[in-house]
Amino acid sequence: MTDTAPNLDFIREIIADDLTTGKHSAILTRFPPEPNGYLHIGHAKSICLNFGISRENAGVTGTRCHLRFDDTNPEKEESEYVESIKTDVQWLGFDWGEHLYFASDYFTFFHDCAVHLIAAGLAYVDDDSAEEIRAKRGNLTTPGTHSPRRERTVEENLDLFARMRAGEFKEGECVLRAKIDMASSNMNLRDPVLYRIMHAHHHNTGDAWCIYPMYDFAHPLEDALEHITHSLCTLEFENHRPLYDWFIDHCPVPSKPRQIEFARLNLTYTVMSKRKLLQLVQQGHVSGWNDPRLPTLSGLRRRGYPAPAIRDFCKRIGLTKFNSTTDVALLEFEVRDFLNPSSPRRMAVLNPLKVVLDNWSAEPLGHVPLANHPQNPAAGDRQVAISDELWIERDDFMVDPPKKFYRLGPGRHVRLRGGHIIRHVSHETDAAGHVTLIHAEIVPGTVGADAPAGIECRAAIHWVDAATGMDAQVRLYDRLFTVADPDGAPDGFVSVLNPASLTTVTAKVEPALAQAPAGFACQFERVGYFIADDCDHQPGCQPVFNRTVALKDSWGKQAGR
RNA sequence: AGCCUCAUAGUGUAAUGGUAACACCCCGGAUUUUGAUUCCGUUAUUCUAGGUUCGAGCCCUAGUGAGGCUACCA
Repeated sequence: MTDTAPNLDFIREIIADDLTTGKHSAILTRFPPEPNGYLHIGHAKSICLNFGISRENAGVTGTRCHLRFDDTNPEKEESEYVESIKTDVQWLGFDWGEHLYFASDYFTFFHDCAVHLIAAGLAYVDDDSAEEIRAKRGNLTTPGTHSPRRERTVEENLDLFARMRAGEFKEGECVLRAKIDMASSNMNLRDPVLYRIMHAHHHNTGDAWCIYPMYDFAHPLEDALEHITHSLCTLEFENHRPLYDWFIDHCPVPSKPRQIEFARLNLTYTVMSKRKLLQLVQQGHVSGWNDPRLPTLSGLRRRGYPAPAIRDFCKRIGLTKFNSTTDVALLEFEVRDFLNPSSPRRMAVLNPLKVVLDNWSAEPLGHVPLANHPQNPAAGDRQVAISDELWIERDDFMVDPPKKFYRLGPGRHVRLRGGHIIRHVSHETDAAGHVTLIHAEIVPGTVGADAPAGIECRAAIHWVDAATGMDAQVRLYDRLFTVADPDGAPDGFVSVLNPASLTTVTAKVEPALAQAPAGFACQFERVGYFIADDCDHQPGCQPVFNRTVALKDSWGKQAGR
């Protein structure tokens, strides 16, 4: 896409202001994933935002973007996820440099801040159970009631908290809570839990801790400690901002970050919830987090989606506080837009029908040159073998062609792409009436030349030489991803994935396509192009753009599907 | 029910009190040895009602609708 973005979104506007007014001399942002799953296209929006802001202000000394793992819940987090997240952020094209952090590296600091709050009379140890705490929190319209432990002395709380940390209590026996306002209309301010006891092994800190901080407490402290200036998060944290600010105001932190919320990405036909994606993986409905049907970055990568196209997409969708659902067609457009100018073309036949050229001896050629890219002569030509027996697409021949069908039919002419114009002579059918073979004749002198006067030929079709063409596994995709929301599938995920959205067929392809690197597979998208499986992992394996397009409804059913 | 946030073509976003625009999608046309690409074109937009103002998509009030909040998740 063009880089002309004349208007700043509301966040970039705030940042520009903070820079011009001198509020900040440098901009520090961060991408803070919890390592509890793989990154998906929704995370790409946040990554492109945070790292993008850093990149856009690269001229401002000190501006940078941190990658920080928000790993405060050992029950959900794994090192495998840490590694995949690093891989995906890099693949997307961003670099955190030296600034890789773990919230778990700050556990001592969080602890000290908690002690500070206790000492200031702003936090207390509560023995209430989770159920009691919930019950006493009140509800949306009625205020909560105070825990009997709310007025414990500072000394008592200090002692209790030390014993919590020392492991003297079992999980759930007590928690540390902030003393704020049990009558607040904002539920987050009704004495939120700061620390809970978890005798769990942490992927980073091992068994060093048995108390773990809650997100609301840890996150502002993490931001402040790293001198983050703008803490960008999604809309569901809006109601948490007063609490975020409360911790910043009452803890001994070295800076004052500002939380700003934006709407998360929703895509049509796409399951984006990490919880649901995890379920799809764990229940074996997909082959893994990088299943090409998934909207994970690793799935998209495997599917052949180029990282720049995803970045362009993130730029294109804008940034607001409005809960919207972006049409997945916009993503597909960016992919095509990126692939089209550079991807070399190849021919392939998915559903083969044999054509015998009866008068081949009239102009027998060994091979014909085909341009690798129709608009880019610099991409060069390749020699494609041709002979008197070819495969063409079954959909490219119709016994009784409707109006506006310009391909092969009884007595009709059609162009073999890069080769001759041929004319249908006859065809054979089996007992069921299915066409099994076509006899045709070449029109001599039409390779690289226009159709002679009197011959109507409006289309050029893909073909593969039967003698030298090769079989290749081709992935057939319908559209993107999953096709329904799991919530709409009471019986689990069975109906979530359209089985037809990922099928493998053996296609006839020209040797130049079959000779792609090992591990290569072709994908046939609804919009009509091949892209290479894992092409970003394999040097020399380039996306191969475009077979025939999906044929229009105007004359019949869409080809491919 | 209370509090917070949001509302601009079908979709996603611009317009910073001064002529409502761009992209995608859809549809139509031209070119085309990929029914692709490219090019041109059509349709369609400020949630409602008041108010402020010479002038309101923008400011104010009320209503309507949507999302969020009652984890020892993030």
